[in-house]
Amino acid sequence: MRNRNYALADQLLETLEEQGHRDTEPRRKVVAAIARKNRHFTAEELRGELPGIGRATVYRALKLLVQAGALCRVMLADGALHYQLNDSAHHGHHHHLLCVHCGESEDVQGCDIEGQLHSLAAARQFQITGHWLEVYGQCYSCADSPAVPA
Amino acid sequence: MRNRNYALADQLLETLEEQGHRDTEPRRKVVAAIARKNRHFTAEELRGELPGIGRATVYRALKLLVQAGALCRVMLADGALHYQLNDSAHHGHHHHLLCVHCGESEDVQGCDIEGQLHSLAAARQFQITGHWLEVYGQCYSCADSPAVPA
DNA sequence: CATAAATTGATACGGCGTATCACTAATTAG
DNA sequence: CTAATTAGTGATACGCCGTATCAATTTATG
Repeated sequence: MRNRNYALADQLLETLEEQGHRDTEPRRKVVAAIARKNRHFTAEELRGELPGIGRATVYRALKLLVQAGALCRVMLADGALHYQLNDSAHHGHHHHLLCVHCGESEDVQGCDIEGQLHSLAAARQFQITGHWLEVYGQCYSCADSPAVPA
Repeated sequence: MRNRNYALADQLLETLEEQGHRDTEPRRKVVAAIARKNRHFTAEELRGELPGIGRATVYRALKLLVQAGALCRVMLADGALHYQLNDSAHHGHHHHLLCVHCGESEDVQGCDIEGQLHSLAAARQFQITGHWLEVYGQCYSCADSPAVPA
């Protein structure tokens, strides 16, 4: 696990370097903290775990990682913006099933939502350029827990 | 048109009264301004059209109208929160095709997105409690205009 | 090592929504 | 109609969140 985290942190740094960004001490700490995450998190939450690192630095790193495709931004049911490590197998466009109970996130890929949107749009002569989809609910492990309104 | 707007404003007020809220002078001005809108708008934009009315009052009215189902909150591609008058025929759950060029919004109802999500979720034993979907693009009238990234 | 370029972080700012609270307007009871 | 009650108002201030600025620092390069 520790190994996985180190490897993941290195991979994130490498991603940044591939984009032409430097390997700096503060950035290492930020990506290390991100690599430790096993669920989605907010920028402020992350910052709280990085005392001594400037707020702007944390936000900048998040932005770069989102641009690089290593992080996803996810919108929670209450409107809060969270970040989510991108499964390396799903770097392309995908959606999430977000468990409102435990924060688990399952990637959704290959379902035909896009296809359906496009045929709908074609029928109305509407040219889709993008979309945003979040799905909230309870994952298998949390199914017995009391429901939380989405 | 003026008539339509007046009628719409009255209808909005009536909706509020049905929910047990009072018919006050500031509220009349707020709903009148909303009724004049023919596209989605932000809270601050609305406030700008209502000098002399307190900020809190505008925000409170918006919240009440959303709760009453007369307004929808829509998330734009850039993350900005806008409000959108609800077509009276589509008071139930629906989505929007938002034109990023002219701001036109078409309601989407009766397509099988929900069904698809549910079968997907069933396959993964994920219990959906809610979802959020926005679709961005260009409407028919704006199809010739230069594309805007979503 | 010297130089150029990117990064950092303190600070301040700005947008946006909400809590507070004294005051006012609308409703209800008598 | 008036008094009492209740809801609503709006000025102010606060809080969260993200970003612009900019001097100081660090990193990469010749």
